[in-house]
Amino acid sequence: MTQDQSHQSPEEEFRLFRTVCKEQRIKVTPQRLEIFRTVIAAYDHPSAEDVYNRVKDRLPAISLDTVYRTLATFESGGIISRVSFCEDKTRFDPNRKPHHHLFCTVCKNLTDFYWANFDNADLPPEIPEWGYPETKHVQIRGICSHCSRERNKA
Amino acid sequence: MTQDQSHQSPEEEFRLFRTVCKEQRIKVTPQRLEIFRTVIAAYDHPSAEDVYNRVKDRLPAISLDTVYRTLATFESGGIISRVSFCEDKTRFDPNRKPHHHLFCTVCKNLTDFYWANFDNADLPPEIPEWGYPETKHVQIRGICSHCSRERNKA
DNA sequence: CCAATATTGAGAATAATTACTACATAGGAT
DNA sequence: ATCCTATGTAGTAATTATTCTCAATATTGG
Repeated sequence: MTQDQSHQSPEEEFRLFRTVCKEQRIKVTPQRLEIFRTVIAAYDHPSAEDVYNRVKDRLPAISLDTVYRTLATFESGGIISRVSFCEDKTRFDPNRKPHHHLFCTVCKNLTDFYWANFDNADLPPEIPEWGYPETKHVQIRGICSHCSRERNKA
Repeated sequence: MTQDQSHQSPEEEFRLFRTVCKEQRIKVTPQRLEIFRTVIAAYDHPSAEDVYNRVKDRLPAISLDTVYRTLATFESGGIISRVSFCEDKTRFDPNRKPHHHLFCTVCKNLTDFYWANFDNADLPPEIPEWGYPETKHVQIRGICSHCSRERNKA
C-alpha cells in the first residue's frame, strides 16, 4: 500500500551506493550505480527486463546480462530481494522492511503490505521440528479493486 | 509435515477420477488417468518433469507436453495447485486442505504445514481497500534439520 | 600511474514451458 | 452398438527467461 522508497538527492544516493559497494567488496561501476538508482527508486517490483529498459536511457550500451548479474549481486548482498511467485518472470523488491505481498492475478501488479501481528505471532509447534526458518512471508492472491471494477463493466 | 494423501484402491481411484472428469467436462483418457493417479499419490510436490518420468513407466509413449497440459487442466479444475516460488521449476501440489509451505533452501524439499490460527486470523485493514483476496499462503524458507546436521558435519 | 583483478558486452547456450499440426479417440446422438 | 464430431494426443518446433563463455575493458589498492 504505502510505498515510501527513500527518494534522496543524487549525491546522497551516490554516497549510499559507495558505502554499499564497500560493504560488499564490489567495485563501483557506472552500470551498478544506475541499476542501484533504478531499483531503489522502483515502486513496482520490476523484472530484470524492466530494469534493463529503464537503465538503457542513461546507459544505452548496457547489456541485459549485466542487469541480471548485478541484481543477483545486490540480492546476495541483501540490498534487494527476489519475488518469484508471480506467474512469469522473477521480480525484484527494494523494500528492506518486513513486509508481505498482494498479487493481482489480472493486472499482475504486486503491492506490499505490512502486518505486525503476523510478524510477531508464534509459529506453529511443528516448525522447530522441521528445521531453522530464515524468512516468512505471506502471499495473498486475488483481484485488485481496479481490475474488479473493469471486469464488472464488461 | 504430515502428508496424508488418500491412498485408495485402484477402483476407488478410478471412480474418483471419472467423477472429477465429469465435473470438469473433460474426457477420460488413459493419459489423464495415469497423471491423476501419479499426482494424487505424490508426497513430494513433483515438477511436471517428475510427473512425466513417473508416468512414463506405465505409458511409455506419453509426451511431456501432455503432462504440462493435463496438469494445467487439473489446476484450473481445482484438483491440484501450482507452487512457483521454488527456485527453478514449477511444482504441483495435490493437497486440497488449506496449508502452507516450508522450503529448504539447501535440499529444495517442500513440506506442507497447517496453521489454523493464521487461517482464521483477520487480515490487516488495508486489504479490503486493495481488493478481493482469493487465496492466502505463508511461505517459510530456511534450512531443514537434516541439511543443518549435514552442514555442521562439514 | 600501474598491475592485478573484477566486470562488462555480445552472442551463443540452456532450460522450462508453450504452440502447432496432423492424426487418433472418447462419448453423445442415432 | 455404431457413427460422427469435438476434443485430445504425440512429435516437433518455437518461445521466453535466464545463464555461460570469453575477449576486451574498467576499477582500485598500492
